[in-house]
Amino acid sequence: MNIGEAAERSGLPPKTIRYYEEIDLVIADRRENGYRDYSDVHIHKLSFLRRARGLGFSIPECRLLLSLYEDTDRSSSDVKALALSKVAEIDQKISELAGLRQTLKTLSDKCHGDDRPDCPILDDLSKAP
Amino acid sequence: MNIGEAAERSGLPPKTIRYYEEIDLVIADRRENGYRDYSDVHIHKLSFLRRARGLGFSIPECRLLLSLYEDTDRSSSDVKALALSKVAEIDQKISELAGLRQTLKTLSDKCHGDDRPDCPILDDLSKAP
DNA sequence: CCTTGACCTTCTAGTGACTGGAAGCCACAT
DNA sequence: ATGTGGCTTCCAGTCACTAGAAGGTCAAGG
Repeated sequence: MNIGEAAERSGLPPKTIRYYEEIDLVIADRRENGYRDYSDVHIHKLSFLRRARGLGFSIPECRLLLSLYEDTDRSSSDVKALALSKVAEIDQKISELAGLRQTLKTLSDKCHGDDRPDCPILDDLSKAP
Repeated sequence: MNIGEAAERSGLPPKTIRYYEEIDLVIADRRENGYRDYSDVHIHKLSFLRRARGLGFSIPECRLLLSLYEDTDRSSSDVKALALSKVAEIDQKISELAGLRQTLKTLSDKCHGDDRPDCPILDDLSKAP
């Protein structure tokens, strides 16, 4: 499929997809006319990148995460350890998000009309590491 | 307190803190000698920014989130709606992270030694929106 | 067959969010 | 008083896009 459809299916703009190719993240096949050609596997990777990037993982980190799927020697304990360390990282992110959510929820539920700077929510704000 | 201690306490590098001042996100007081001077409230905001940025919120979004705390007219339904929409956004992020976590966990638990491209994990990869 | 318009290509340049380095002021210890 | 370290501003560079220009490709309609 062409880049347009790939963009639509992965949720990434075409420009970004070309950029990801430029930096060797996801390299499309080429047709005879020079057009990029995407398969379902490409779409999987691109969707994955969109998700991971949106969640605050850097490009090098994404490259690493992607390599977990590309590495054919998956039983390697290095790869496994890497995956597990990423799992821990994600758990951390989830708990930070949960804290942020709690803060915001409390704000919208309870804190209406009073004025700031000694609002209890602000105290809560810097609790997470 | 000086920027150095503020950096240590908030977990942000001094450069970033100065940058946040430059773009009017968090403006420190100044001492007579020209040094920036930070209070606990500043630290709260900076820590909050560190967390929110690390979780993939853009600067404009952070500005918005911060404004929720600065807005003295909190009962305003606009502000409340905004907070709730952010809560929904965070729920979304959390569920994406949970999916990513699941993918990685499964990978490290079950998928060792076989070779790619029809690994069931890859199929799972693009499930989330 | 020709044109129109949507979609593709590459290239250069600009933006957002930092980040590093230079040059110089300030504060405190030896 | 002189180093040492932290502070200041400013300018330049990087990363991850993103917009725009100039041009090639292709399916549909006249």
